[in-house]
Amino acid sequence: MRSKDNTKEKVILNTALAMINIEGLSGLKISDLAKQAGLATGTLYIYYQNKEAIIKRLFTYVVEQVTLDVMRGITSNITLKEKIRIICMNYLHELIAYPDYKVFVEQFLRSPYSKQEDKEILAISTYLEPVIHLINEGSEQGIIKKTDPFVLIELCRGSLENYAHQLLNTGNAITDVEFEMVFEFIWDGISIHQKQ
Amino acid sequence: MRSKDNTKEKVILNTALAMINIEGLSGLKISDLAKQAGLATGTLYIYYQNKEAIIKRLFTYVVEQVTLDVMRGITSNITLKEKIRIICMNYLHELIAYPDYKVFVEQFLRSPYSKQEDKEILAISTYLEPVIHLINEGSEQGIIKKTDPFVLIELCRGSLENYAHQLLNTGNAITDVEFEMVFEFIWDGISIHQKQ
Amino acid sequence: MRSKDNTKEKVILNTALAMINIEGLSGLKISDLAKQAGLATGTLYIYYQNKEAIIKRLFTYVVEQVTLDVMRGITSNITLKEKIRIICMNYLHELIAYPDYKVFVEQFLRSPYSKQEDKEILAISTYLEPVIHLINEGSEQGIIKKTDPFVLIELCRGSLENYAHQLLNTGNAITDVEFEMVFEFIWDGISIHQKQ
Amino acid sequence: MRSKDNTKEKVILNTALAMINIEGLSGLKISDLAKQAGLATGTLYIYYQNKEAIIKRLFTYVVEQVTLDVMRGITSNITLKEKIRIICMNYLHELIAYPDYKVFVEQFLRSPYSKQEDKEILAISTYLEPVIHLINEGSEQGIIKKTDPFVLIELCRGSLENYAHQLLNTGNAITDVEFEMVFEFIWDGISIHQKQ
DNA sequence: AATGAATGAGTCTTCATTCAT
DNA sequence: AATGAATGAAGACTCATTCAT
Repeated sequence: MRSKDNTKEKVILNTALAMINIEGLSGLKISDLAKQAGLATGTLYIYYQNKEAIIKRLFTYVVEQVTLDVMRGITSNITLKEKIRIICMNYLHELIAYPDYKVFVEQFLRSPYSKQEDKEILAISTYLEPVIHLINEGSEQGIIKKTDPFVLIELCRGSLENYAHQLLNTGNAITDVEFEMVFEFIWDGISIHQKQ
Repeated sequence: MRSKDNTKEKVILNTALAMINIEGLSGLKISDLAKQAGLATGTLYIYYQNKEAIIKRLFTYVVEQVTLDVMRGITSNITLKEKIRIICMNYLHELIAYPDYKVFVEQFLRSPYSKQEDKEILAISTYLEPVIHLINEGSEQGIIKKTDPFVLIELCRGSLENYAHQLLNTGNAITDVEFEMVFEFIWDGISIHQKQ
Repeated sequence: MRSKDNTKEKVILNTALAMINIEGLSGLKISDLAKQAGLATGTLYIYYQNKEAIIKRLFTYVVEQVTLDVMRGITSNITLKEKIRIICMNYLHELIAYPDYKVFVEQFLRSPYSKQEDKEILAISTYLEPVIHLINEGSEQGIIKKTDPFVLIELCRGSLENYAHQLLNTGNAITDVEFEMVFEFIWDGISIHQKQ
Repeated sequence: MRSKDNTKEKVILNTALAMINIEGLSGLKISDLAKQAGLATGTLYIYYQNKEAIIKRLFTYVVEQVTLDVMRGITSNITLKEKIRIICMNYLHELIAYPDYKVFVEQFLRSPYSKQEDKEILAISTYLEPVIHLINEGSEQGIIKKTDPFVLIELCRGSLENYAHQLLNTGNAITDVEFEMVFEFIWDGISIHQKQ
């Protein structure tokens, strides 16, 4: 007897992600997903209990990925501003390299699948913890504005996401100069500085 | 003969908007919509050709509303910064007063309904024109950074949207102080100023 | 108060006939019929109880017409063969001038509308009586084969109908020569004669 | 895995045929057809794309059957008259054994389903070719009237069909004597002979 | 484990009929 | 009588899930 093939789970998730990016979450059909993943419909049900399970697993999968990627390259021997610049850069790269992620998460959060407040899903918000920690640190040091760190994060995230969206739409690549401009926008927005 | 009730079209749209906000665009069922709107299923088909027509009309309807509301209160005798503050405030209020709008637009743009590039729909992007004009003006006067105005708008929009999202999530109201902080973030981000 | 407009009934029937000829009996929609007839939907229901009533009335209407037209020109001072030639000619002309009639009757008889053996409708088979009378007369005189006259009539009718169908399909007009050939076919078929 | 059951296609067609004979083509409902065929609604859609596909396939199916059956027993060592007698007999038997065929074809040709001139369907008219060939042969030999063979075929077909209709209506069986009479009618109609 | 045929509940849409004006 | 907007039952079709192989 063959045992459950572990790579198949990943294949299913990645295929689902790609298809949702094209057709939308509501357009995802199990039979299409199976075909696209090179499996039979029934096989999907061996790996996941049902459609809902696939989609919820996809969410945690994506969030795990992003969390890991965003913190890549953060070491202790660099300045706070540098750390935030790296996080922003990482996140921007992530948004551009895997636009499917954002598309999916956005749709997931608006979909009936996320309304049931699964504990597993809620637990995820902890993935922001390292970032929040950084911001609090900055506030204490008088470098970053003293405000609810969640608000600041959302402001930054919004900017980066809409900027990435803009880049993807126009097909332009990120230039160092433009990224510097964006980061300046963000840093100017969150840091304490002297007005002109 | 009962005469064709002109308000019904609006009732249908508003009901649809409210329902999409709760159940998502893909969860919208014509029979539920009819019931909720106090009509028979068949009646919807008197006012709109089919489900797709309702949803597309809803999009233009929402965009029209937002465009109008956002520019409210802009007069010529105030400074550029003031104008942008008002626009931000208007948009923030809009986002909070009608969160359905953003929810719907986001879902619509990801849905199969928006893929067909209807001319009518594309024509809408012109609703940003007055804002772009303002930004260009500011750039020429050396007040606003000299960058693609679309990029700047997206950065600001992202911040406001994520901030509004945050407010809605926590249930907090906007305070003057916090709005001032947000606007400062934005203004600092787009304007030219002396670094600390 | 205006009284029921008698011409409207005819307009409804004729319009229905024309539409059935194009779209088929099953394709007939009351609202289309009303529009085409220049009336409101509701108005049809003043003149006929429901769709079924319209269609059944149409059947008796068509049968009355055909019965009248087919016997036109039959006088007592002509030979039996001549009478039958005229009847054939009349019927052929009818088939070509009003192809709607045959289309409708054929469809009606196959439709759910005719299954309920309405007495009124069954009574119609009497419209063949004069023709049967003629055939019996011919049999007694040793001119026409001694067989069930209904069988003979069906044989002739089938030939004429399929011939008319052929003419309508090709768009050709009846020529005297060809009609003579067809009538010869029929007369040869029903009359007693010497074989070659 | 259950393997795709090839007989199901036939079961669906035959069930459809029987149901159309009773309720008419326009009365055919997919859900009833499925139930009657012992299948779930969805299963029909595995074998046929949609209702239209079922009905069109039914047409080619019926025509294939009739073409085969009508030419059964035709060998080269019999006279022309004998061949035509056999064809007539075969067609008559077909009409009586499978009255559904004629009922369906008649309704199909009047229905919206046949208006789109599918090539596949048009190609079918070739099924008359062997008969036309026979008639032309007879004409050249001076046995059969020199007329458009299509016209002659339609005349004969009309007679046989109306005669079969008569038999089915009365519930009588074909007797040799009566068939001989009918064939005489036809043969007298198409052959060249001496008048009385 | 793997397959994909089979299932049937759930949707959109049509259209005969009714009814307020 | 006339109108046509409103109704809702009925029908075609989809697709998540099950099940026989």
